[in-house]
Amino acid sequence: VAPGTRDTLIDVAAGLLDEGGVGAVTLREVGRLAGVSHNAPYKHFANKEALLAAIAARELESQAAALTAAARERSPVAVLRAAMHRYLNWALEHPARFKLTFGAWSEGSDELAAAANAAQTVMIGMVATSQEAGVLPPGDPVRLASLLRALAHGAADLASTGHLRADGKGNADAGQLIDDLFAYLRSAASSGPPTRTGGRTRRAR
Amino acid sequence: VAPGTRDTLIDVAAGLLDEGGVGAVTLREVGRLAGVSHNAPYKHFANKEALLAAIAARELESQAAALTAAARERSPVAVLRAAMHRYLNWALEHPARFKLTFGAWSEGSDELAAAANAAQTVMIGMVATSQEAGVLPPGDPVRLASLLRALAHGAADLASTGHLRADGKGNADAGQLIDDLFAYLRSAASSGPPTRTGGRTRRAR
DNA sequence: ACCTGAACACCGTTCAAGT
DNA sequence: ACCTGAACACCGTTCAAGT
Repeated sequence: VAPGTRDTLIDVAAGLLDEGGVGAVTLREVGRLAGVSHNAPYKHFANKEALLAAIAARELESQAAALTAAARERSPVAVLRAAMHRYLNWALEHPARFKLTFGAWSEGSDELAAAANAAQTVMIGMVATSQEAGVLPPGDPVRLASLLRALAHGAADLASTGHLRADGKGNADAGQLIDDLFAYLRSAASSGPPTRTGGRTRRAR
Repeated sequence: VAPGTRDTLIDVAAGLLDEGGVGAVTLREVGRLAGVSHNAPYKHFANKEALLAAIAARELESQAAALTAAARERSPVAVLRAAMHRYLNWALEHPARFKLTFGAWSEGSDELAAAANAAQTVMIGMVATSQEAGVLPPGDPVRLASLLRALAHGAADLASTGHLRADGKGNADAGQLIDDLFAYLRSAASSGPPTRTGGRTRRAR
């Protein structure tokens, strides 16, 4: 099933993105490598930004698919941890795609929002299951899932741009940070009876 | 003391960056607003990227200065928490500067590395003091400081690009995530005797 | 030491056509 | 429905001068 010009354009653009960053993906070069004229892309995308958004959407969908596929494994915490490590590896192996995916689309394209929502819903479910198992502390699962996502994203972003090895000697590995967080959360989960309501954390809902 | 052309150029470029993003800062417009020719900037910066790096360096220095200034306050944890909230607010109020500051400079400019190092050294010191006070769990302070930094950065980046309110109803506030992390860490710190060496976390050093 | 004006190569986008 | 070629406005960068 011949890929179709549209998918070819996205493939070519993603390749240019990987090689030379977002600055290297130019509509003229995309058209040239795809074997069409330099403005044929305008028949498939409204403009350059729309082409870039299509790359981001494809990345996000692939990410969400990998997450749901991994959900049939061991314990939900193990799946969560593996998902965060996969997220980190994705950022390290394809830094330009990672930067692009979480870049421009503040006003953008329902595809992106849908894919992001799907992934997050799966994550929230796994967090809730882990809380019931007593291996994550109680509280609003949405909020706790956001905490996990924020750490994974921050570690991935800092690591992919080299901002995590700022000290002289030992470099803090991004993967360690993920494991450390889970260890702290597990420790916090078993520090007090899960049913108590007062104190250190406001309960949502 | 008249600002000097170089500083004027940086000011103008930062203004354009705030208004229209990195795409809006063009050497020609910078020159026009600064009252010089469209290529006078080349007498002060090697190229456009160098001008952008100068903005990033100024932001990072101001950030480091604010951190060291705040270090003369209450408890070190309070200072740490306040610093992370300030980091978050900076990202929300100046998203383009935030994105730029942690963007391109993988090979770059000693100013940036120096400013980043200074800020992190201060953070590590406060973490170590907090650990001795028993309000943060023991372990390598560099590693724990990286964890805090990664969460602050991830929450700030996701929040500044609107990726934290992906669910339908309640939006997870980025500031809450910071407070949550400190609560979990405090809970983990008091869950076991600080001196025990085995188990959940490998000790560094 | 700092600035200017012209010039070059390149890019995003548009438009009038072509099949 | 999809593609092409010419054209326009804009940008980063360079160069030969000017003071």
